[in-house]
Amino acid sequence: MSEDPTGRVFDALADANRRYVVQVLAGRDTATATELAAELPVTRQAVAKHLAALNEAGLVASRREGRETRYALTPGPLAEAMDWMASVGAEWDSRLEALRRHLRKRRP
Amino acid sequence: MSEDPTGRVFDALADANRRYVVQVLAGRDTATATELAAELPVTRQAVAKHLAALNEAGLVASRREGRETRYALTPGPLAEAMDWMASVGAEWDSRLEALRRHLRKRRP
DNA sequence: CTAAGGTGCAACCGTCTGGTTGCACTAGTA
DNA sequence: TACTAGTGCAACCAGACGGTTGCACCTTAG
Repeated sequence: MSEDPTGRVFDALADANRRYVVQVLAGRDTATATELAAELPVTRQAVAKHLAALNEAGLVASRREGRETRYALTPGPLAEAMDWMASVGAEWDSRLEALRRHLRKRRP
Repeated sequence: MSEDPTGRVFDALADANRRYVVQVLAGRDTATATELAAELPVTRQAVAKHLAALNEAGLVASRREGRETRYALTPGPLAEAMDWMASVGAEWDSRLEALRRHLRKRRP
């Protein structure tokens, strides 16, 4: 995968726990790994790994604050991924529309 | 992952080859595994596996036509995934907006 | 009928991944 | 200073994943 921003975002969002973390972060704006681990059926370290993955995808930013590290959402890449889907969807839609016009022309 | 529609879509879209297949399908509306394999650096069987994954994610539909199986896009689930991202993004945006209002109130 | 194109299935392989445990380190606190 | 909460790092494991090869099974063209 390496140098593939869009791919990393989709990959990050492919995991249910990771998506849950993103959701929580979206409604709470900041959280630590241990806080998140408390609401998930996995270890703190597992959550830390997930946060690292989200961070590598650019979806999350970490900031050390005293003895705890707080994580916050960075929804920029999310918009990029949405752009990809939107463009694919748009192209498909336009093709569908063209087909529709074609059929209408052949059988008015 | 099992019973997780959104997760399956994101997982399907996480692979670059798979995204390429989706792109091609969006601009060509139908293709076979061998056709797609011709434009990719992998074997036909690998493409077949990718198509199976896309099919399981509901992004693609297969239809046997004589001795070849043609695949076509089914962008419904794509919209679902976009909805997920949009909702998360919206929540984040609203929180950001609330913060903005708060700051404006404190320092008019 | 026979040959060739197109699929599908199964086995196999190296690598990545999600998860765990254990331990060491840093920063507040009594 | 001694204690405790919160991290980070490393090793390890089972399973999934992307990819390949080999082969058997239709379907169409000569």
